[in-house]
Amino acid sequence: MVTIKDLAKHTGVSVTTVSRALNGYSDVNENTRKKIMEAARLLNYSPNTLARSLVMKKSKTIGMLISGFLRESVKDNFLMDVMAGVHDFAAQTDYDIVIFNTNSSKQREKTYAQLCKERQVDGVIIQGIRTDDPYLLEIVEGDIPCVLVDIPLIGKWAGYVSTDNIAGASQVANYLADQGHRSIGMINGHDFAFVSQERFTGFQKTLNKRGITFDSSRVENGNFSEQGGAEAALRLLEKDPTITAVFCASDLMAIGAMNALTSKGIRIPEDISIVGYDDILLSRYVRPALTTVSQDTHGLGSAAAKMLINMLDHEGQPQQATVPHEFIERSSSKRLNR
Amino acid sequence: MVTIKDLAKHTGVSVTTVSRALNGYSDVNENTRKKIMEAARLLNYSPNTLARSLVMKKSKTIGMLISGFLRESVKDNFLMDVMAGVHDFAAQTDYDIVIFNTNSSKQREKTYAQLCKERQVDGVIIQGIRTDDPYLLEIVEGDIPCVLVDIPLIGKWAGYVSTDNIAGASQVANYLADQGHRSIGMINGHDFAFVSQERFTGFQKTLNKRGITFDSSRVENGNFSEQGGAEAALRLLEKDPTITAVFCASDLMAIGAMNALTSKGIRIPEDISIVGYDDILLSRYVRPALTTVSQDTHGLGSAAAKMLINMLDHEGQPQQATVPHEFIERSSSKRLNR
DNA sequence: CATCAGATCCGAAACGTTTTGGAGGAATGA
DNA sequence: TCATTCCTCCAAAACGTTTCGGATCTGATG
Repeated sequence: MVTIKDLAKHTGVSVTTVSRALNGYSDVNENTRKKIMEAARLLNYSPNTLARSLVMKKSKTIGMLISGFLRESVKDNFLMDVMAGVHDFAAQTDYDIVIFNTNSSKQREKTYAQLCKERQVDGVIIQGIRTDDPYLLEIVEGDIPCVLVDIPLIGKWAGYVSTDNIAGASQVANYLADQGHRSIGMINGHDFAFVSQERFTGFQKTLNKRGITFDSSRVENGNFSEQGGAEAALRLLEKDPTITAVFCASDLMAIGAMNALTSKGIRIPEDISIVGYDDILLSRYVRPALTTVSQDTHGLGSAAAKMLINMLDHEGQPQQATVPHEFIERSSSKRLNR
Repeated sequence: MVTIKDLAKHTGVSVTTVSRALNGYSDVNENTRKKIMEAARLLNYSPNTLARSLVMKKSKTIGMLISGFLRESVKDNFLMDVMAGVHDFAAQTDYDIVIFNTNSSKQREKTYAQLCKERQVDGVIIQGIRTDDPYLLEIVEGDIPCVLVDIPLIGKWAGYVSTDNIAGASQVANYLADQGHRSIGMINGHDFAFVSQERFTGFQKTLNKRGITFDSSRVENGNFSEQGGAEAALRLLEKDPTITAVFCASDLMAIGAMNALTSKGIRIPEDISIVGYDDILLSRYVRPALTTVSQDTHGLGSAAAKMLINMLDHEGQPQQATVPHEFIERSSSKRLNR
């Protein structure tokens, strides 16, 4: 490996001068600089980032903590979309991304904070973490700049990006009410996801405002999985067979619910309207195409990256950012005719 | 930040001893070791990987070069699936993954090899790169251990994983021939993808063996995109309206082709049979569901990671690995009745 | 007693950078 | 002439680890 010392020897100047020449300082003669550049090109030199990071105490690296990066989660484009967004923004900067394995199966029991310290990441983007994760607080209250995706926490070094889940759910509620539905159920994720809490809140408030009875007794959890959605749909129907519409807190659960209901001989949307959330790729292709709330997932990722890098490079304060969402009516829901 | 020196000061031993204690060497008394461990826990010490990597010349990091990690590529689960596979395998080891931004839009014009040297990755996994990429050879012939996905090149430090594309395409050819098709077209990716070359070869050879005329004049390139597939399908049909079956080198192109043909009033599979390749998530949900060749994409990724890490940890030779594929008949193809 | 072996510890160098605090010389101004 | 300023350069320290080559001490062996 060719180091800065080799360049120094090769050009007959000191290591200091080489470093300063390469980094564009003004106190080096143009001729020597040229000579150094030339040597660098000749010897195919590239600086050792590790050594640089060590002394500069900046690694120009941002970490991505993703708990659910498993075989399963691929179906759900959400995570991937966010990652792509982060990546696309980072690509315009000089930051690289390292993915953290926080697989529980791993023997090494390390906290997120430890991982970050060890790898010396400058900041970290966190997504898909449960609100009851013991390490969540550790990192939010820690001293590593971080941006949370869909977890509304702000700390001294922690900001977050999300969509307005309350508004989104509220729009769904208004839509269903407008369509004449009165007996409505909901399939939620789990109790430890902020989005679940918010979507429930927004949905309930608006329905109640519209004079429609709705409370947590009309909610079943589907754990954000297709299978879970299917089971929740059946439970919901068993509890109250008069239901004419179901709002699902994720598209994947909605798809599971649709399949379960269809195989029970229930027609969608004629008998029951289904509305999802996320607008994953599948929802456009599934039959009937899923009515849902679209989020700018890619934007969520790039907004997170933008906020984090702004915090790092310009000492910006941690903030909160909201990316837009949009209600999309497709064919899995319709006006109730009774 | 608490360093190894702090531990040394705190416990009254030398830095050397602390290091050796922490790393499990035998020449340190059990009592001192305990004392050191205790102090480490107390001060919440975690080692600085950067410093360690610098002296050890091993970063315990593998790089992932992905050229097409863009908004678009998300639709195509392929890339993501492979990534997940790599990640899942790496998660069981002590390697972390860093994603390399090789976005061309980037001002910093660096070659892959440079990126690898700078970040001091121990090895690298490469996918989605075109065979005419000028930097491909640089890295294959370089001295950084690497594993290529779907690019059959072997070098001193380079191995690869792929599926048997020739066999897969051959299966499709036999299937179509068995179904009575005689006038067959193909939509390929582009000329600079090995998989395209192989799939064409396998397809042509087998068709010819079965006495069916097929050559490159019956092939249109769709550039692996949905839009490209649609356009290619129309070109194909224009050239030869008697075509009864089209083999697409990727599902995404197949879906594009189906849409284009359908909107021309052509029924699938009644008028034309369509067969794809990859078995992306969508192909199951699209109507009619796509007949295709399924690849164990996740396995492709984890096989790549396994091979690379084996090369790194056990000085294994670069090899070639093939993961299984499977022909899957769905409803976009049928027996020809004439 | 001298020698040896084993257990336990440590100083200092090394890894490849950046940065601090100057040094030496030439040009300029008084 | 001397002092000042500018330009160009450099030696050495620092970053946080690991590791090489001993050093010191205790007991045991002959």
